[in-house]
Amino acid sequence: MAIRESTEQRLLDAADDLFFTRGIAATPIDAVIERAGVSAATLYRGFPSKEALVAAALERRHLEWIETWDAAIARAADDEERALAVFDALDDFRDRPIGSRWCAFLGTAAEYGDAPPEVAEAVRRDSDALRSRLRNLAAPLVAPRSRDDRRRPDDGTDHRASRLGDELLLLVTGDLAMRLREPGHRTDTARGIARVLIASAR
Amino acid sequence: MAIRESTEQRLLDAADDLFFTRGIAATPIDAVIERAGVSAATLYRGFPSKEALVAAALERRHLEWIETWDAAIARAADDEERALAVFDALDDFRDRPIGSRWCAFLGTAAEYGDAPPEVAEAVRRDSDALRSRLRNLAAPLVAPRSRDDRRRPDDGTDHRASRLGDELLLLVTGDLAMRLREPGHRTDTARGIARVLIASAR
DNA sequence: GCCAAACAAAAACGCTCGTTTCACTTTGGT
DNA sequence: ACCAAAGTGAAACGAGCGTTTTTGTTTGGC
Repeated sequence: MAIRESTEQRLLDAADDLFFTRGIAATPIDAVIERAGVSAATLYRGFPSKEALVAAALERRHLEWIETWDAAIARAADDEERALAVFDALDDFRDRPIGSRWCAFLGTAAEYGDAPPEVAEAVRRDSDALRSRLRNLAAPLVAPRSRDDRRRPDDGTDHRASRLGDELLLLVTGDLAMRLREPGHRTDTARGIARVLIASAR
Repeated sequence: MAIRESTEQRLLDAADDLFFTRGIAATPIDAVIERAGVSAATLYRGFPSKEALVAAALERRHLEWIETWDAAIARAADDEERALAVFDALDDFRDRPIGSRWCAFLGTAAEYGDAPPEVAEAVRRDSDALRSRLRNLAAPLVAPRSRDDRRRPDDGTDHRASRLGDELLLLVTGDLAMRLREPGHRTDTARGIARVLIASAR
């Protein structure tokens, strides 16, 4: 009742590429099967349903995205560049061989009016990770707390850091969604805005 | 071979509400028919296909959006508020009785891997209008041209205005797409960023 | 080299969808 | 009151989808 790992990878490669460039509903399971060079019986021995395959492809994509992002952060020299590294990661991720027109997670959220629980969970996990990581990256960039702020309960992150983090999240989300308006959209605009925000938050 | 206007409106109401909240592919034509209280034969006498109905609903929604936006601009007191009025319009449009989870045009672009020409045209028209209007609203907000800039060919809009306009477009797009991450997302964050950008462009 | 597990190929099932057709009824302007 | 245009209701179509089943064939560890 199992599936070989190489087969699973080929299925996930095909699913990722097809679902997130052509759309999930627009991609019949047969297209995935053909691309992966696998029979239908094998797919359904590895994944109980199409939705489960979607969820698994999202899961793997999330891990690869975090890897790409971490690598970009590691290349950065200072705190500001580390926060801006998310845009480098967006560039890197866009240029991968396995592509998608825009963000697979936003795309999936957009397709499902109400998503099946496995899929909704995968999308939510990506959003949460994005937000909390951006808030952490923003923390060293905000001016130290005033005496007033210091009296507030300390919940781990400064509210000024979480605000800057949420602003960065909106920029990242906007940059991704802009790819729907113009397919060749680059990260320059979002990166420029981020620089202004960081400068004015210091 | 025609259709009564009241019937057309009921069909467009149903199509708008269902397509753009549940998703186009997820909404069978029968659901539109039932919601509109109309028979299938009538729908297909008014619209040659489901795609044509989608395009017509987008077209009407575009006009209503421009109306809402113009009304918000008219309420504004100065140039800065006129540029920020797009966020008021986003709030107003969101609270309409006929709703959508996020932007109907981005949602449609996201659903169709490659959209049929009528639909692609409607989406592109909305994006173009958004961009050109935002650039025009940004024009009075940028500092007057330097002597260097004055020597460049005058194509109607200052490149600094079009840059600010494009930044506003990214903010609007980001605000809309953020609704996919958290359904209750409000325009405060995008509006705040816009204020910072306007201040630093002056 | 054996044998169970993994796989291929293809057909079939049941369901849903977009669209058309048909026979009939309602509407509204003159 | 009449009649063409507009609309109903239901049935039927053909196609495509996700999934299962069946019959064999290949693979890889002991």
